[in-house]
Amino acid sequence: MELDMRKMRILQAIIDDYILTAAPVGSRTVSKNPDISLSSATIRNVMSDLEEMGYLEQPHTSAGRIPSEKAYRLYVNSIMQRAMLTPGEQRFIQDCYSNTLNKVDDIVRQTAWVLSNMTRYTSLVLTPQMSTARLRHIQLVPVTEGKALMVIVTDAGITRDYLINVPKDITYEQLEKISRVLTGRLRNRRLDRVNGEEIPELFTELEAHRAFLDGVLCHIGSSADKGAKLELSGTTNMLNYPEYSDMEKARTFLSVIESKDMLTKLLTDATKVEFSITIGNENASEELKDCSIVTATYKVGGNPLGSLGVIGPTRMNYSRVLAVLKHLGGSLGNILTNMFEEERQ
Amino acid sequence: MELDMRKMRILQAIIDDYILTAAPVGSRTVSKNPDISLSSATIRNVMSDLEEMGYLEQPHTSAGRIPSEKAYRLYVNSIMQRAMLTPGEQRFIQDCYSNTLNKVDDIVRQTAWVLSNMTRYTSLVLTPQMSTARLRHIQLVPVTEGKALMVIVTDAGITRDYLINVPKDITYEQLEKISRVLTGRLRNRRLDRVNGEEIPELFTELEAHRAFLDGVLCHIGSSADKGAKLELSGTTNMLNYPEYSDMEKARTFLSVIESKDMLTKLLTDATKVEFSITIGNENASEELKDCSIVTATYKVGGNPLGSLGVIGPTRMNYSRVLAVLKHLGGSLGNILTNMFEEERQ
DNA sequence: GTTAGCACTCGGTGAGCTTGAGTGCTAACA
DNA sequence: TGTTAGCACTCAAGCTCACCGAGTGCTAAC
Repeated sequence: MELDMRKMRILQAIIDDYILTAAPVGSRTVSKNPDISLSSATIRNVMSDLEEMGYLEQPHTSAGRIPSEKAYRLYVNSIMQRAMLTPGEQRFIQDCYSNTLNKVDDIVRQTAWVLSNMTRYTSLVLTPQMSTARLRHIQLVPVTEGKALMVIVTDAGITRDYLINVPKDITYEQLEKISRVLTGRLRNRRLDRVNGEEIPELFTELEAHRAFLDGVLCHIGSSADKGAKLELSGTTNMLNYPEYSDMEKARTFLSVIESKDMLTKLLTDATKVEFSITIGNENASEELKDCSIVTATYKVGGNPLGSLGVIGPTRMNYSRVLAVLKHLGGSLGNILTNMFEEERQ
Repeated sequence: MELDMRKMRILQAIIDDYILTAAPVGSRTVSKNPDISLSSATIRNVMSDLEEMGYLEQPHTSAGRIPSEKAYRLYVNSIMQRAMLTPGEQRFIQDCYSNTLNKVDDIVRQTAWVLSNMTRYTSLVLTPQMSTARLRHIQLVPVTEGKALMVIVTDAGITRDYLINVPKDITYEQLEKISRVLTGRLRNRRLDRVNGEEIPELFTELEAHRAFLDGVLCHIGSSADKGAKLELSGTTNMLNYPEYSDMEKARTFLSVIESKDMLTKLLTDATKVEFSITIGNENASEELKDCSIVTATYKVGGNPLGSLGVIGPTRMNYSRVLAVLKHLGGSLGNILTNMFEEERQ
């Protein structure tokens, strides 16, 4: 059987309606659609065909039909019409980035808030990735006897800090000297390429402190991958959708959300492609099998350094979500880029 | 009417049972309790009295009775028997603090996890307070042209950092000098007592940088109160209790949890008293009116610097929660104290 | 003061009924 | 051959109603 234009149009009408109402769509409803001037009987024949082809499903005989995951896939690939944000919405996004935000983490948090607010789904925003970032500065700050805070600054202006052990008798001046040497030797090196072996000069220069330097270098190296933090917002938005009025479903969803691990990994992987849409069972994990996840990357200084996305029911307003993600990803990237661009010129 | 010993015993039996089952308790159920050898008819008379006195409520005529908030208040004040943790549980807590945790924030996060796990409620742990802490070290780290990271270290070993604006042409050496002077002049000063007026030497010594020093000092001062972060765990635990099987209730609860503001304030206030129990309508906020909150403080080096607590249904196992809080608060305090005690000696 | 007995109350459950949205099929029409 | 009207059929949802049982209050006897 062939999927001709007419079938497509009808399928689109069904999906559009279902996304809006969450209720199975019947033939009469579709026949009332002004874009489609066919009687309900004809629609029924087409719907029967679409069901046979696997695009529609029937919860039970006397109910309307709902789109299958295959239908959503077709929808996002070929049928869906790309939505645009209204000028008002675009201004709203602008206004949300006030000037009082000057820390990367704050900007990311604000982005998550805007995203969940504009989509009414749960939003996920990953902080810029560290692994491909280059070191700009390392500073050891004394904390207590035997402990120091190692502050790492990357070329994208991202900072991270780690508490490390240092010899008890080390002085502030020594820490300062070590900071200088480390910064001098490791500057512009990629974070994930930091390890002791390659930098013999470092050890000759800091022979006296060799004992704990290994630990320091190791920390820097490992900060590369554990650096990306996930910011969530609108976790309770999901409870407003009828899909989650079943307590068991709501619980599963919130559990996935609560332990951020899986989502962090998902978003990290998503940094590789500009946009990604994962529908229901396309998700690797069982718990997400009736969710869809849409992600986009944002670029800092031209490089995709992080991603943002939303997670919601498979019956998601993909069109709008993509529009919001595109715009917001752009804004986030611009702000982060501007924040540090003088440096890059 | 008098609340004699017998009434108390019966009330205790009812509350204990209700905490366990969440189902209204009938006279027959109580009469089967081995501690109470009275017929159900007698129990009924007593229950009728207790209801008249406001300790019991009846959802409807033909149901058993449930404890009122007044009853819970009496229960926690006078009736309840303090539970103890089993040696196994105490060991479990020990084991949870492995040595790989060395940052204050990580330890706090782990504490929240243990707390929600052992109580099955939602746990709240506040990071140590900054306001009464004294400054030990300030370090400005260059980030990009025009931006620097200000790292603050307190005497309790707590660190915080803030991105600040600096003149574009400032050098690393100058930042280092400023860090030294600031540390020298502000050392041992309470964080909430930092402001420019009082320290004229600071300005004479750093005359050249006066322009942006105001901003720096202001940041330090304000870090005093916004320093305390709230760590949550087990937010979805609540969904397991029949009290929250009503979607509307669950949503309200999760909304309160999601915007941490209110809870942060509650826990901050709770730092003033060693233990606090707030039952239902005793809570200031409408949204928490069918929750109970139990908190305890933890001490670092003898000073109560933070608090931890759980939030759950008014039908809470207060006895166990208090036992866990007491033990865990002690452990947390000890670990934080040990972490920095060498310094204090 | 305590207990047994009894009538009464009321939420919960499940059977039986109606309603209405929706389908599939068939026959007629353009 | 595609489209449509008509009709019988299906099935979830909602509604009523009777029944069950846990629990109460009251009274009279111990």
